[in-house]
Amino acid sequence: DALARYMWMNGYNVLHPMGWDSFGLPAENAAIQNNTPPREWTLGNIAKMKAQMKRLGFAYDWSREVTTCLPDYYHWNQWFFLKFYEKGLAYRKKSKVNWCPQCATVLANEQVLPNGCCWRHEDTLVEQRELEQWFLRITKYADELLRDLEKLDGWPEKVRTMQRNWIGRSEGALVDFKLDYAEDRSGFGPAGGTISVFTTRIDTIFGATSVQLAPQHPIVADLAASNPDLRAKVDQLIVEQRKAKEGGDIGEIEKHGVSTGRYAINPFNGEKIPVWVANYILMDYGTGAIMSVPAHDDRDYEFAKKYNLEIRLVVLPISNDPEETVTEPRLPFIAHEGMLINSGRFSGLECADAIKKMSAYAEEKGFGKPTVTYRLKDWGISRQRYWGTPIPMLYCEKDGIVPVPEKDLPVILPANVDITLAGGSPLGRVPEFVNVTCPKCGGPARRETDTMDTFVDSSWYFYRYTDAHNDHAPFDSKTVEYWFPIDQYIGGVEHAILHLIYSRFWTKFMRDLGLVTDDEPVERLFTQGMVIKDGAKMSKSLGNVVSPDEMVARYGADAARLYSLFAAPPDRDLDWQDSGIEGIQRFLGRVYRFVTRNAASAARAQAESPSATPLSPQARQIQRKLHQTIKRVSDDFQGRWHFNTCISAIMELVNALYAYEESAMAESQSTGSSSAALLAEVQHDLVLLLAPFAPYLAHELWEMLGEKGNLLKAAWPKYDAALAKEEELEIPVQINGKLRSRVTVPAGASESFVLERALADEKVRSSIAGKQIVKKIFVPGKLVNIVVK
RNA sequence: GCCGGGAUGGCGAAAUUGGCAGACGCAGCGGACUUAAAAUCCGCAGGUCCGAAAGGACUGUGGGGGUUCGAUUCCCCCUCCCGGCACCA
Repeated sequence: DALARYMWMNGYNVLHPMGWDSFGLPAENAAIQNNTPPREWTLGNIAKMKAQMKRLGFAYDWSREVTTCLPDYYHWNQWFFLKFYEKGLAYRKKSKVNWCPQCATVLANEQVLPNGCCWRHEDTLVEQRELEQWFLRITKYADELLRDLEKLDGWPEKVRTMQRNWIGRSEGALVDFKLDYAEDRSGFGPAGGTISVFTTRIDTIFGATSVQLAPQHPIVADLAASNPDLRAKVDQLIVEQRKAKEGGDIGEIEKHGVSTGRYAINPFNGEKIPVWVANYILMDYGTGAIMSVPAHDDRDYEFAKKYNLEIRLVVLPISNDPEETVTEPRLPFIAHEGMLINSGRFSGLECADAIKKMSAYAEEKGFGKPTVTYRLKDWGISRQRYWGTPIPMLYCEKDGIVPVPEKDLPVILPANVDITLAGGSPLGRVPEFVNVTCPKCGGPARRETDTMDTFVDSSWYFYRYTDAHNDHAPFDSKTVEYWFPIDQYIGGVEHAILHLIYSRFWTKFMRDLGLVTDDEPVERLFTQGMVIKDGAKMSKSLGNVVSPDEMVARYGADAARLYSLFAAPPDRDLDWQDSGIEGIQRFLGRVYRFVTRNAASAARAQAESPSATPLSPQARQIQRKLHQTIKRVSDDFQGRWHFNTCISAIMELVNALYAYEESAMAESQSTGSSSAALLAEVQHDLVLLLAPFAPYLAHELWEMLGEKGNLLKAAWPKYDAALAKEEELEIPVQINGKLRSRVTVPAGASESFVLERALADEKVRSSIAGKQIVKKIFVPGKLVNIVVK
């Protein structure tokens, strides 16, 4: 808000909106707990929070307010969903999904914590369930999402790295290993007789001495179907893997495996190698199957040592010294800088070259191909909960999946629904919602009863701010063109992956629809720190919250605003201390008292014509301080946003003004007309400098100074470099780098002048007495250092 | 293990390009005002040591080393804290 106010005062047209991301599980759960319908509960909270925001003096443009849980907004979620479906980017798939038993709904991968627990229930383990789900094909944009991170140089490196890791692009190859009984498939299930393996090191394939499958791999199920003993052992591996995920240290799982007793054929050399099942192979990465090359991978090495599998060297290090060849490198030898041996026709190639040639060869022969895998998965958006956007799809016995026609949007979320956690989607229990006629055949159809993930709501809301009341489109593209991309987005790091990757995806999709011209929605991103109180993040769940109402009641809105900016720079966490805000309150009192007791004389001085009398040295000093302060505050708004030091600077100015008043009184100087005019200027500029931070006080004082009109339209004070310049400087004098004295010289004094003064200084003379001057260092305006021996 | 960020008085912090470490504020101490208190105003204040005091000496930005006339700032090594990722094949 301070920044927006500053920009306004500098003549910019600022879009400074606020809205309510108000669908979702937390709201629904709270509503259930409070035995209130979610809509009522949510709108009630919005009203409360809006009042709090207004009380805090946020200059939001409420005419642009967006509320995602109201039909005029979620209408367009549904519209976008139809567009995704039209373009083949929304699809329905039966799949294993993350299921939180507490939320009683599916979670996106992004909503499962690294320890396998729910993001909302940090001690509830997420289960896997097979369900029909709607997915958005975010993976279509995986490469672009990754590539365009390079363009986002206004984003913190940290966020870009997190997104890069999340997308997790990995170049490699798929290679098919046929099971040795592939010719005779009798008795084997639908998975067939081929194991497709993903590897980034196809160059080491001649060193593969086993194939390792994830315990959940479909072929394992086939093999174990007729083998209860194997089934039991595999189940044990699954349990171990679950436990490790639960403990959050899958990386440190003790490797276990079991041989299936079967063999697979390495297509490169026709060799039969054993097929194992291992607890360290993850079904949700790559193909859930690997070729194990113990000599060139440390995990495979560890496993092979444990189970006594063959370790075969196929890459030798390339030595810097051509005379020397290392024939027995320390195992496992993982580096890519090597040369192939024991690899048939590929022996002698360097690794990088071999990777290209061997994957091309596999493709040519039809048993593999170069491929890229991603950690990023398609976005599952179905939620079996009530409080969300209804998915605008119908199921007709005759026509199958039928989208709701655009003209029938929005599909309104029915009110008065019995929400319980049991029995699947609550909407499924509302017959008048579920039972519809198929728009294609006129026969009976059922509505989709799942709702959309809330992250859908937040993926494009910022575009809606430009045109919040449009009822025939999500927004007008021309209007968007004027405002977008967003110059400055501000939010917590907790949005680094989820929200900010979905938003980027949505923007790229809207671009491909021709709705927007942006590749990226946000030009500059600023990640704020959190508010810490009593050593913990301030949060509703921990109960260490200072409510804004309480704050405003006790200290006033301005003090609360100023303190939250003063306590730490905004990119750092902020340690909330009640005693700190009291100090700010005192400061505001000092400002108020100063301006009020001088307001009358200032007004008078303004009315009179300024006299030509030169300013007293003290008054000149105040003038200088004022201009220095204007510079410091302005610079920070344009640069680092370290508002804590801006506020310090204003405090210093006020302290100087108090000292000036006192000295003027002590010397019983009658304030001449030029001094009075200066005072008037100082008061005006002081009020303007405070306006972005403390708008209430600033407006009050602004009127007291006889000014009229909105402070947001008042011009930000200009600083005058000539007036800000010091006339005299105190230059520190160091001897051998240690401070020994200071000399006062006119600003811009020459080297010889300053050195002469320094060497004439009493303390300096005694310090260097009897020593030899080796070197004299003069940094203009900064210091003098005399090196002696 | 990998990738970010961080460590400065009793506390929140500042030092923007290698140039006076601790601005500003909190808490503290002293003084003024007051019958008194609150509020307000003024002043002191990194640590250790010397000195009655004025003042002075040494030391000090997580630890160790280096570059430099000079390092909170640059380089190397290490410790701890916070966040993210992690048998990703």
